Amino acid sequence: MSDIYEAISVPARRAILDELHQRDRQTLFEITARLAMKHNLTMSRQAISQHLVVLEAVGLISTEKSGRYKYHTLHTEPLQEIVRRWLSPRENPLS
Amino acid sequence: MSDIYEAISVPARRAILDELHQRDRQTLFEITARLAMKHNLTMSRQAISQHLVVLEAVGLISTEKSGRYKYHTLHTEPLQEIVRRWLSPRENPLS
DNA sequence: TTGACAGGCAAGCCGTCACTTGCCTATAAA
DNA sequence: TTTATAGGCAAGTGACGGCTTGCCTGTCAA
Repeated sequence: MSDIYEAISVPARRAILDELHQRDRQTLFEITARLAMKHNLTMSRQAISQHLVVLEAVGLISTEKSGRYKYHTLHTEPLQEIVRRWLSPRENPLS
Repeated sequence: MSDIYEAISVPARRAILDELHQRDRQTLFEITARLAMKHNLTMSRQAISQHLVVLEAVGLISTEKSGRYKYHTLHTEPLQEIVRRWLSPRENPLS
């Protein structure tokens, strides 16, 4: 359905990535609370849950269930496509 | 209005960046023709023109008028924000 | 076993935006 | 001075997607 580019095109989803970049393995509720606190981003739990689905679908986060908790972890590898695609060799760590 | 992330979220705009990455200083007509040829992307001239406006607004391309021609040039520097923001120091050429 | 808590499913609303279409401006060649 | 060429402006349409709302499932503690 969607790709990395669409995934990171929404400010709310970038904020989620920022949040997970600071602290990994967070639950939906933790993410929701911390976004409201530190990023001044007040959204319904459902909205954020749907964003997490999108981010996982494109491989930017992975999830791990444990009891009634579901932990989310950041994965930035997919972003390297952008680097590989347009950045010159000098500024491209992958070449 | 829009930012780099929205700018590259549209396949047609990424194709334009790819095209300018291969060959710089192209006019609107050249870009339109080459997208149709090599990228199998047939769109109206107007559509592509509007995409170019967006790309220029976020600094991903610059333009230079000469007579009745307007040349477009790629600038990838804005994309480095993505690298700086989420990629770890080891895979980050800017740190 | 009942209630609180973490999360998911599904439908609906609404705004944004990509794309088209029609017409206009400006440069350059015939 | 026409006519073709390169590009821009503006309005309209249609669809996709972000967000909300309401309800449901599953896990754990009291």
